[in-house]
Amino acid sequence: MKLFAVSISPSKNPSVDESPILHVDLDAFFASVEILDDPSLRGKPVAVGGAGERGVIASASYEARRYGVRSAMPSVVAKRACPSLIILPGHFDRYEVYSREFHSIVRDLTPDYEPLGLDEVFADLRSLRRLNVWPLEAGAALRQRITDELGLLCGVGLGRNKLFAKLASKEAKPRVVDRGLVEGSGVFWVSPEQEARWLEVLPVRALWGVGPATSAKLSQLGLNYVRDLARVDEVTLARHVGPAMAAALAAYAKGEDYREVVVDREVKSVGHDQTFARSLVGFEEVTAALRVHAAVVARALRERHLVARTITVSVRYDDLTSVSRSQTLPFGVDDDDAIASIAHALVASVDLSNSVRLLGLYASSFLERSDNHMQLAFGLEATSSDEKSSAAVSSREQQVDRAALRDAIDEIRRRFGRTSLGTASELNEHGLDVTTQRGRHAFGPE
DNA sequence: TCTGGGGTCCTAGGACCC
DNA sequence: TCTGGGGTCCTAGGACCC
Repeated sequence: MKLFAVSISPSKNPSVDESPILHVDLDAFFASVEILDDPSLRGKPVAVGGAGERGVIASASYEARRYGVRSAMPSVVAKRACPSLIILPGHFDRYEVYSREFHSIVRDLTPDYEPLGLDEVFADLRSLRRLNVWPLEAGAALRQRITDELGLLCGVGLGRNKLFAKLASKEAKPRVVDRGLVEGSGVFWVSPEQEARWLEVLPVRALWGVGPATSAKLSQLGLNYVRDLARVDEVTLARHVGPAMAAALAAYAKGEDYREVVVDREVKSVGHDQTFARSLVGFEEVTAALRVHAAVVARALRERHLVARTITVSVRYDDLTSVSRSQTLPFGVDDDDAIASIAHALVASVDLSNSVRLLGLYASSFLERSDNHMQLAFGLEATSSDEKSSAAVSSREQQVDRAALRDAIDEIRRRFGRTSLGTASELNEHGLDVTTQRGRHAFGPE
């Protein structure tokens, strides 16, 4: 186990001010947790993902990577590349347990950290300035604790901003070369003198926010490496990739990155979607699936003590084209029936003559629960000061909720029309006439 | 070979208000 | 009678991240 960093310039040991940002990325996270939970998998090519025809790989062990298996790869392709590949369905409750432990170890170093998904964090070390902390040593100690206490390997990157810290952590990780595994340095940092040379030879695809679509656009402009970005002016760039992307790319090309480490980032949406092994056909199958989605989303909202004003339904057809419908209400919702009713009204305007491979239901524009009560009250001008008992308030809120929701669904129908799908009787029969799990019409037409 | 499920952010157009 | 411009909110779609 290497305790200390190997960097391009190992003679230098940066101060917190020279290298304030740290990035940690756990190695093959999901697959590694599966191996910890079942040691008989150790040394075998293991992946986590969907095993069916439409499954993709979410995480692959290094043994699997040696065969070319990568995350985001369709499982059928992965299986072809590595016939002995063991594809596991994924145990997200377990990953969350490990993730919380991981965050807690980072928190022991500094409370100024920002998670990205379950297996990465950025941390801002500047509050440690007075404690005589040296970033490379702190990074090595962090890595050691993660290994000792969780049994997980990781790469730690340090840099003067998020851009360099993230690139450095990638450099710190093991690499597959010619079916062999080359160990990473574990902790990595590049000195200011080396930064420019390191950055300029990277492909644009290595930059945050540059995916397949943007790199294809840039390639058409003859911009393939970061150094190419430096010689094009931002206005030209903006014409092709938009102003925000152009500004970010121009900054990255100069090694600048103005993104801060954001502690306690607020959640802005929660949702649930599913790609079906067999595509859904027709309104009935779609609304039945939406009811299940609604229960999942509603539970997620209640767990977070949130109510959502905006509900979005998204449909992806077999040809991979997608459409979405959304509606913002003057109040928030967090219960299964309300969300299902809105979703059904929304999907009634979607063309379901083609079969549906993916169905998504998302909630956003959150209010705190207490704010929602105020919205409902003001909306109806119905509260009076002498109704203070919580039972009375609660029952009034439910009344308001139903009435307001009925209005909202009427509005959705007005907006999209009732005849956008099938016949009116079909709509009445299957769409807007919402039967609840409790066996009653909750918000159906009168 | 053919693309998951959890999310975030950006863009463009329209409605509406001042 | 015909009309500006800025700000905000909403909707739909797309790209990207892990």
